[in-house]
Amino acid sequence: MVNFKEAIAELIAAEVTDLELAEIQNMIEVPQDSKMGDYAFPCFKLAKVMRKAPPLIAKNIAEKIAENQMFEKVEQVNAYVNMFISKEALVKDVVDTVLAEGADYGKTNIGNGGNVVVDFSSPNIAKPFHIGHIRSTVIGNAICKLYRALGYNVIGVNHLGDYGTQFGKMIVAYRHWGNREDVVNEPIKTLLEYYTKFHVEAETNPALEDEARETFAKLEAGEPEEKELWQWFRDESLKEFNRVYDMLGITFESYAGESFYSDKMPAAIQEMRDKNLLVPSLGAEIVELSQFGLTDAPVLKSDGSSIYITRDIAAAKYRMDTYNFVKDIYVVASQQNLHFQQLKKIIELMGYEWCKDIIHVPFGLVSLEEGTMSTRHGRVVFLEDVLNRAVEQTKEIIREKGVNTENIDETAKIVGIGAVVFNELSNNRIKDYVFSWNKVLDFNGETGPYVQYTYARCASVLRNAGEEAVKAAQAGIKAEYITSESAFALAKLIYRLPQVVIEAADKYEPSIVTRHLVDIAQGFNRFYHDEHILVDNEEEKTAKLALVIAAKAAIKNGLALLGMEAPERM
RNA sequence: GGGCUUGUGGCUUAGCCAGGAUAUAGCGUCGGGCUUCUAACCCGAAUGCCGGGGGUUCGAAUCCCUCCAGGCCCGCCA
Repeated sequence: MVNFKEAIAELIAAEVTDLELAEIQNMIEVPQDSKMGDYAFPCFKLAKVMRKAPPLIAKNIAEKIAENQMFEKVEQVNAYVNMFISKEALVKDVVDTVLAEGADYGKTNIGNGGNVVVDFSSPNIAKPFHIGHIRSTVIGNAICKLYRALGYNVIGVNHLGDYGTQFGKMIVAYRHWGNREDVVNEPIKTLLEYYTKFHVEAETNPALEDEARETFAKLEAGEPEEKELWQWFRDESLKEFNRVYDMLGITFESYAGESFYSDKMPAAIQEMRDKNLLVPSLGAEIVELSQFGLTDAPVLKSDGSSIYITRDIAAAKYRMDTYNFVKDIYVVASQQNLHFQQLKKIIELMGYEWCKDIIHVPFGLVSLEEGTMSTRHGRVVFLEDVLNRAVEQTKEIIREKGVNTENIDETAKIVGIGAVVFNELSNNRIKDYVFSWNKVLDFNGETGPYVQYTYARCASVLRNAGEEAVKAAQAGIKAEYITSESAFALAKLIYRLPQVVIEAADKYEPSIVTRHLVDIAQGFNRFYHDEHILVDNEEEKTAKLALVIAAKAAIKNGLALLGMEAPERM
């Protein structure tokens, strides 16, 4: 496709020699109101260098570039050069490109096969997979897909929280009050009960805490009894997690969690020691970071056992050795900002220049209307329940509408789960939010079902048009029939998708894609409402169908980047 | 106390990084649109001192300073 911004920048650069090409391209903007053009160039900044009034400069530029075939019209309005791209040229360019590229539309190859590690989801074993986990899981999955679309080789890592004192607690609780049968029947629920009971009992019996630490130390030392229990808890928990991952259609390239690094930590610790980074402090060993504006990081407990930052150091080294990554992305809550700053700094102090490629992608907190989520206090909403309820509600809606009851299970799954995923990816990830059943189960307005519905509408039009007509559209069109205001607006939105994908990946912000999909869907629905597509005039119908095919492909590809499917009927 | 972060119509929210023309949308409210391709849709109306104050600039929601309010984090949890 033609890069209009670039082409315009070149045209203007020929007239304005005082500025660099890149700077000019940066100044070109897309007006909020399309009545002011498809692109605009403000001339205020040029006033100083050119020593002329901005409107005069704008007038000059407008006159000079107006003849270019790319434009339908170029106007000077005050200090602005407002440019209107030839509708026919743009629409044809977009439609031809999307129809040719199909499922690849939106992809680029700027990654050139480089390895990107994405550490995401990473739940704690033996704890419930609750609504808070949706953030890392769904955002991380989308970031994986975005980077793949940019031509990177992505390694999705589920860095399971399968190690640490918590397992000491779990094992202690199981030994005191546990029952094998309960664990087998309902692993997470039962293990959570043990964990909760442990904390209740520990309040009156502090010796339990010591027992738990001791038990974890045994586990880390490889004692068979502890190890067996740990393995069992881990296996049972993973079974439950995989149910949720299956529903969400999420897979990982690696499940190397914290325990995976237990035998890799001694080398990392030794290396830090050799590099004189470890300092004894209150019985423990720390890395001093106060001179860098950070707080000191303890990396070894007084009993010699490891802490999570120790494991993260070993993990980062392992990933570099194994994958030679260009980026090592951690999709982890903003609560851990300090932790990742410390991690980066320690890697830097160890002398590794790739510390700059360690990227923490933070996100805000999810709370409940009753307050902060707390597994210990049983104040928790399970992700699986949310997904199931969304699917159930979708089924009810489909039954009410009486459409497509044949594949109701399949459709309800795509739409219900899509609604939850889309909702999660709608806002800037850094913001905190309060989980609300009403909001996730609202399927009107800027929602997943809205976008999917638009997709189904596209599919429906194409079905009604028949295979012959669709084939004709794919063979070539007369673009003059799709230059109406709403058709052109839709084409422009589809045109922007590849740039939107790049921007979203660049900022690790899937919501940029989500928002754009809503825009495309709105654009399509306006077009659909304003114009009759299946008209008698064959050439007109063919051109309009081509635009429908393009919109449908853009929506499908965009949803795929968010980890969502698109139903042909709903 | 220190650090990070958020604050935009009744509610949710885009724009802030790379400053520009009447501040983006959705929900809700009010009004309108199905004998035409799926009404989970579309159109219209009302609603904003963009947290407060100062500064930089021809121009500030956007940059700088400061204050206020919320959230998170500050050595052996993750």
